[in-house]
Amino acid sequence: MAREKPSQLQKDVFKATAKIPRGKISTYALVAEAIGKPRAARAVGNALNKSSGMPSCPCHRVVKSDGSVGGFTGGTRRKIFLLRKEGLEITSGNVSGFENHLYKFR
DNA sequence: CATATGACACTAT
DNA sequence: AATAGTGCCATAT
Repeated sequence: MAREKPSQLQKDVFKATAKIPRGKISTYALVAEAIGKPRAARAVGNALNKSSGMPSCPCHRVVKSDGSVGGFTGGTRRKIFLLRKEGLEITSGNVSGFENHLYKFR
């Protein structure tokens, strides 16, 4: 099997997501800003989609801007479960007080 | 090179 | 507050 080479976007996105400390979360828009593309929230999601298989992928720590867990290829349930394990509270596919756990890439 | 798809965001209604 | 429409970026075909 030919393994695909990680795109530049995936590298940048992975770096940003890897900075998110355990117990905290971030949004696709914030990650996009962190990599220097504040309008590339979509591309960020696309990059994370390919990062399935990456080591230490805190991709579940990335949620939408309005506090929704967003999507997750393979099962949003999984993402919610992981986030709950991190000490967060998810209700109706929505992160409770997500703004309180948001990591702003200082 | 153009079209279609996708783990989004913002504004208007 | 919720839904719909439009915009933006990157990858795949």
